[in-house]
Amino acid sequence: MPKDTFFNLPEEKRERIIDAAIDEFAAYPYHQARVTVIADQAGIAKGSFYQYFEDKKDLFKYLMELMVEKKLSYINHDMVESREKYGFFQLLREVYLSGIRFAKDNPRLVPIGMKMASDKELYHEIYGEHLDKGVDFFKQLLEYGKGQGTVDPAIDPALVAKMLMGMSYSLIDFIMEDGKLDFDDMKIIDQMLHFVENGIKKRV
Amino acid sequence: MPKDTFFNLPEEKRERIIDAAIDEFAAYPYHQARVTVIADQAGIAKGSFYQYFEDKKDLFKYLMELMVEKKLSYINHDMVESREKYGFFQLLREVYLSGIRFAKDNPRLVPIGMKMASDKELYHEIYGEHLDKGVDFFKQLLEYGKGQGTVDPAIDPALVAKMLMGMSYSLIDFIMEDGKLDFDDMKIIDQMLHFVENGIKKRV
Amino acid sequence: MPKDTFFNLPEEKRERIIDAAIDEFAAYPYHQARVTVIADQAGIAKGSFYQYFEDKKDLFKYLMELMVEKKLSYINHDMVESREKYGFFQLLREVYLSGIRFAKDNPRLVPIGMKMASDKELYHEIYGEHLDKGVDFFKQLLEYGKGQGTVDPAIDPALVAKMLMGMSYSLIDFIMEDGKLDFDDMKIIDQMLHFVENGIKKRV
Amino acid sequence: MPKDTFFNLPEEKRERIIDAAIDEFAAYPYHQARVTVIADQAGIAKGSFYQYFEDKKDLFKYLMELMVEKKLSYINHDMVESREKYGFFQLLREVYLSGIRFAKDNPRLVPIGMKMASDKELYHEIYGEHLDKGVDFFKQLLEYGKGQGTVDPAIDPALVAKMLMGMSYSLIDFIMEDGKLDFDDMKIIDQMLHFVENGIKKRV
DNA sequence: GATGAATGAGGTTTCATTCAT
DNA sequence: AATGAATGAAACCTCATTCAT
Repeated sequence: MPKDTFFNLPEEKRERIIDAAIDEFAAYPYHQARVTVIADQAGIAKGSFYQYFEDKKDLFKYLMELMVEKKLSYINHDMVESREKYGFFQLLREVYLSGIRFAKDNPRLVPIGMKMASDKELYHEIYGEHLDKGVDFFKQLLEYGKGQGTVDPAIDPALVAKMLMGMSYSLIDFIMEDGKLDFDDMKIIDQMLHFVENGIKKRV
Repeated sequence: MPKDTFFNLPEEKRERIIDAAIDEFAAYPYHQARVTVIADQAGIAKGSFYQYFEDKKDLFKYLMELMVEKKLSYINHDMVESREKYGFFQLLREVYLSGIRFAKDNPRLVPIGMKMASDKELYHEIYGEHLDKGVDFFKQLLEYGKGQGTVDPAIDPALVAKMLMGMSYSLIDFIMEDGKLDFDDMKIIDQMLHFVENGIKKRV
Repeated sequence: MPKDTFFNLPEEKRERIIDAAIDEFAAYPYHQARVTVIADQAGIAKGSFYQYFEDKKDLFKYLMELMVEKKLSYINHDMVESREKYGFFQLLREVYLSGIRFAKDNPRLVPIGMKMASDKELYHEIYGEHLDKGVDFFKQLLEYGKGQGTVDPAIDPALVAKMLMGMSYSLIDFIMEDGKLDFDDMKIIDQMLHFVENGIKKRV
Repeated sequence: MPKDTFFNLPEEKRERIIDAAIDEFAAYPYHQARVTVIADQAGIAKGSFYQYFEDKKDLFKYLMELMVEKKLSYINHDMVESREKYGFFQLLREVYLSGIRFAKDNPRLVPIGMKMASDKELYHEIYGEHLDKGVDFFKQLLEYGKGQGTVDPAIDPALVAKMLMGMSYSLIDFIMEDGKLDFDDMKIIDQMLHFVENGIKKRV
């Protein structure tokens, strides 16, 4: 958690810092990212940095929090909370869609999340022994779908959750590629869901 | 490319070096991995390291090459070369299966590949502007499947290839998790293919 | 010397500051002691600190003064002022006893004095080229004893004064050790004086 | 413990480093002493320092060891080992004398020892919970003197040992003062012993 | 007078790479 | 070819002190 001094800062400055941090952490893996560069880019003294944050990790954790918070804000909470009104695939579609919307609005956050997801060492350093929350979420959703009767009861939720998670990253990666940003989301999502829902085999 | 001196080394020594390198790069992200540790663990002088390799990146690139080579060796070449004899899903199954076999036989290589895949900075540093070879492979396979008439012609091969790739990583990750190593591969593969082939929707 | 602002402070606040300072300087050697901690612990702003004191050294000097003043207050002034009424060893006993009383009443001040005494660099930084006042005091006392005829005229006052000073520190250290605080002072003092007395008293 | 690289160094260089270290640690308390200065003064790169020593503390510990070793070498070992041939006061005299000889030959080491002795924090950091070895030595010597019948059985060895230790420091301090270095040691020692002897010897 | 943010010099330590033997 | 010492840039972090309100 950043120190109070950070939160007492004028918003404009706080944003400059967060902005600089995002740029640096997006460009380099955690251990390569340099506090000096962040401070310089934010236009603050190196010493000031340490009046705002405990240390580099403190800032990074905070960034993660911001990211999670922001990401959650993209989810249609009405849907999540009263999910019994929706079918499993509707929910899944919403989840993926919110992911895309988030990624499009916050393209610089995406690489940070990606790096985080693949650096287990770091992940544990930051979140302790927590499981991967994302996978967990999908697992629960699948169990729910099974209960609902829309998901094949024979599938292994652990495995499929992992797949859904992996696909989610792939999806984001796909739309992030240059020139694809203005693609029609609906088309992509629908292709993907079609893929998930029915498989890709040509039916006769 | 390692220098000639490296290839003139007695095989035993060469292996010790590669082994040490794998251990280090498996344990730490590229920039965290230390040349010193590799040299120490391989039982060679730090100076010698630079007589064998241009620099750290040179070794890493070589490791990647070895890995790709080894990974390819797991693929049933007969199948690939005369693919016209097989259906698309048979081929896909073989690809995934070879991935699993490779991962099980070379568990220490897996994390290196994972890290590599998610560090684009590094990827480009190493491979220049090359596309992702893995995704490319799946794309071609899909095109082939389309031509063969087994794959829905409406799908976007770029997107689906990305999905298949992501799922491949997820799959490896799944079987690498503790306690899952002695799982029956066939079961997993089949679940996954079932997923891909038919989707996960419960059919009535 | 602290600035006027310091002395204009309400006593309660002044005490809080001094208290915090004592804690910090007792716990860490001068250069390790942190202004920040003192300010925090005293509940004042860091900026305020510099409105009260020129700098860290200024506070420390002042602390030393307070300490000396307090220490002197433990000496039986009647004895010192009309010392002709007392024998040398009575006076010495009183000096040591006052030292013990002071130490027991102000245990947190003791380590500060100790540190100070052994850090010549610091001592000179603070007191300039002044001699050690304590040693000086003992020297004068010894001269007096000689004049009085109770102290062996053959001894070198400079040397013995140094010894007496050293023993004084050792004595304090001894009674400060855990569990010794409630020891019977008289016994210790008497043992010690017995030791000193036999050592330097004039024999007939 | 310094690393092997340090011991593999040519003696001349090793000495330059130790010399520089002694100078720095003699001039400043441990936490004020700067690795940079030591490296500069020794004419080595800062990086090299860390090839020789684990860190600053490592060097300091080593210095302490050297000091103890050197100090011990000044003691007449014949006397210590067959102490039954000597009287307590003869032994004590020898101990003090060796202390003086050591101090005179190694004046730069003296302040280091002094600082160490008075910085308990540091002492524990380096020696763990060990008691003060010096005081302990005197205590044993006193017990021995009691057994021998030369030391007053009524004295408290713990207290007197502390005194003897304190006096030892005072003594060294005394002869170290400018202009006193060429003083006649014997005279000082004898004065001091006379002082001690009359203080604690067993009376008949 | 009080506040607390801002500063930046300086400290320790790491590590890829070069150099001398 | 092999060694391992030497190097120095660069990283993180601390803290006394100044500054602006």
